[in-house]
Amino acid sequence: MEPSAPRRRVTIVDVARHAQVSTTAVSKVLRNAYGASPEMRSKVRRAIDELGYRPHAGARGMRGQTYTIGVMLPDIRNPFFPEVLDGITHALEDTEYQVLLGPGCNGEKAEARVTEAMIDRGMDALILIAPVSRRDHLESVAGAVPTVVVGRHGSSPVYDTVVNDDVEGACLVVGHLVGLGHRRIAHIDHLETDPTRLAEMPNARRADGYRQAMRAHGLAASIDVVSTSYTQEGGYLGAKQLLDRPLRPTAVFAGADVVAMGVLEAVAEAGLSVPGDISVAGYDNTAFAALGPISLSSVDQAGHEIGSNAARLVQDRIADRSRPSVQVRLSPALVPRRTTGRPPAAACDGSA
Amino acid sequence: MEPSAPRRRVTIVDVARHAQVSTTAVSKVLRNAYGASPEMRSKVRRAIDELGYRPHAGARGMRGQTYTIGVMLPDIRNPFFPEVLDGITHALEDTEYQVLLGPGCNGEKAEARVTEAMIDRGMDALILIAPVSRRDHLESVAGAVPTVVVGRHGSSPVYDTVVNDDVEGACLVVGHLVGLGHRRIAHIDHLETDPTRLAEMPNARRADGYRQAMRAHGLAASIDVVSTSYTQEGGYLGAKQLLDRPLRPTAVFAGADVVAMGVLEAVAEAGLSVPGDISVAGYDNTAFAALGPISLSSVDQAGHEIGSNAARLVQDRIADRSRPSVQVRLSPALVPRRTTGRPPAAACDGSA
DNA sequence: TTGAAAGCGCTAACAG
DNA sequence: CTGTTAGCGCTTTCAA
Repeated sequence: MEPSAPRRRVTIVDVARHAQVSTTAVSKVLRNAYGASPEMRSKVRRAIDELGYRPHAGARGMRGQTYTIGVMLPDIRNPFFPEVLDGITHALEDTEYQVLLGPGCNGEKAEARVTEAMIDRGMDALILIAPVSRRDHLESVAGAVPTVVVGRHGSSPVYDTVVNDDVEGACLVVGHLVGLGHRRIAHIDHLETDPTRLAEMPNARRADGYRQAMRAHGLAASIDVVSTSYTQEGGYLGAKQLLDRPLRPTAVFAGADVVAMGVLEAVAEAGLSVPGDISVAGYDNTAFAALGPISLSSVDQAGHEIGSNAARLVQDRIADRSRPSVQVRLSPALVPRRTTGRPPAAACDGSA
Repeated sequence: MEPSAPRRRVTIVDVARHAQVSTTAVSKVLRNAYGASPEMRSKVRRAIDELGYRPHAGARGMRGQTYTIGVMLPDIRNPFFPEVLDGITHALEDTEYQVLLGPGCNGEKAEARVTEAMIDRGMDALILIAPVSRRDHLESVAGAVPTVVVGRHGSSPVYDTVVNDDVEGACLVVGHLVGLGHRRIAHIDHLETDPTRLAEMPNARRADGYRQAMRAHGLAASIDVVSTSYTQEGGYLGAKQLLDRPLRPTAVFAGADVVAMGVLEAVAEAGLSVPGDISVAGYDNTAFAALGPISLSSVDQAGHEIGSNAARLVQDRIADRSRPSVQVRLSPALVPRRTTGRPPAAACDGSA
């Protein structure tokens, strides 16, 4: 037995014939549109069930909608994104919409390819998660199809946004560390040069929040930011630099959990203990932060909420494309764990 | 400025008019089809560039292909899948095909929804990664669209498969532990009751491999399998049981890295050290297994190869639907790290 | 080699 | 409330 010739799909014409009605009638029932009597509806529904009919989304898309929402993720490996995705799919699972994901894209070119592919496939709306593309590209996408941008600050009249308050999150971390008695608190940031991104990307906001909080606590003189990248390696390299300082920081606030992992690696390599010799905090509260052997203090962004908000906004905008754009900002929460503690006694006079 | 009325898309008609040719000619150029002179081709290509034309995949799908390949992932959180996905997208990135992912599906119902959605959207082929659906559903999917099933043993005439040799992988782990001097080696499996899945799912094969290897090393009497689930919690609960044994195992082979994480958690909680008191090995060689503070011994499945093979098979089958089905099996490799070591001296007489 | 014309499956506009 | 008709943007005959 070899793969049989693909049997012809059941179409709306088959259903119409089987139910003894017009294709228009079937179409109306499919879309719950106005203008079909109850008995007509039930007759059509029965035919649909009997024939096992499912509409062809591509064909629907030629005139109306495809009932498909595209979600673009920058990096599948970042364990924060699944949370957001769950929030989206969960909010959409009782609707007719189907979510499809673009595969991990690194960089503007890959993002452009994926967004274009989604537009070309007639998706009804797009949710872009932490895109790195320039603002004008995002706006051109939003011009073609209803778009919600997640995890990027700065608003646009053409797309809606959902963000986490990264400044507040950073303040929470600094406050927590100061409360434990730390004064020499360093921060590892993702190096950013592009001016728009510097204003809109979460990493820049976290660094800002760090600086603000340090000043607010009277620690302006101790501000110490190392810019590497939001990767494990970036954390490792950043920590190396910090550990070489003549006056070593007693705490490191890594801009992301992955970064914190790299920091922990470097700290272990230097023969120092956490949090005995140095405290480490991350951001994102990813699944592995909670893992027993790691137990990383972090900041929870409520990824699920972010996702469900994005799903709501996207549906609202499909319903009314000319509605003014909406910005949703969610508050993060500190999740203290075992990598943060009181600074070593000897360090207390550091800034005294 | 509110979202402007979406400007009309450039269509093949616009291109044809601009290049002063027929739409048929444009279509031929798009598909590199036979029957267009070089000068015609260049004329059309120029028009395409000048107008920024991109074909509408949905419309193409009505007669021909959509140039879209659907990939279904069971669980986005499992860090093994991104590897496979990378292999797929990398192999496909220089082709006209675009990869779209179905969101994480747990269970047969969610899988059915996603596969149907992909078929309804006219995808040219599907790659199903570690699906849990019953065999007949997989075959019905494969009957509708070219399909490659990844990570599931057992062959079918209607779909191609790519698997890792899970039996061999399990043998590698047991051999490694035996070589270090372990005899009481326990295994944590994913509980499986469905008979097809018991024969086809990787977890069952790993458990089989474990048993085979134990017997081959003359350790049949020490075979000890706990069945929980392939999650961190499953590992935690399984380890709890194992640590309560009157004669505690000196090594635990967890069926997956996530499971091993749960084991490490339980072991830490019990105040035992790894590998001093107990060795732990995982399977999948996921990114966090390599993390410094964890450094988990594991088995590498060459996810990237698996993905590129799947991509190749899928293209071959699009080209020839009636070709006999192909099974690809790849060999795993052991990656020893710091969670496995010699058993504690006191335990050596355990089986003497 | 070229292009006119007929659909693919569906929805929108309109007439009965 | 119902059905007829004309497309959506593309590919595929098939004639020229």
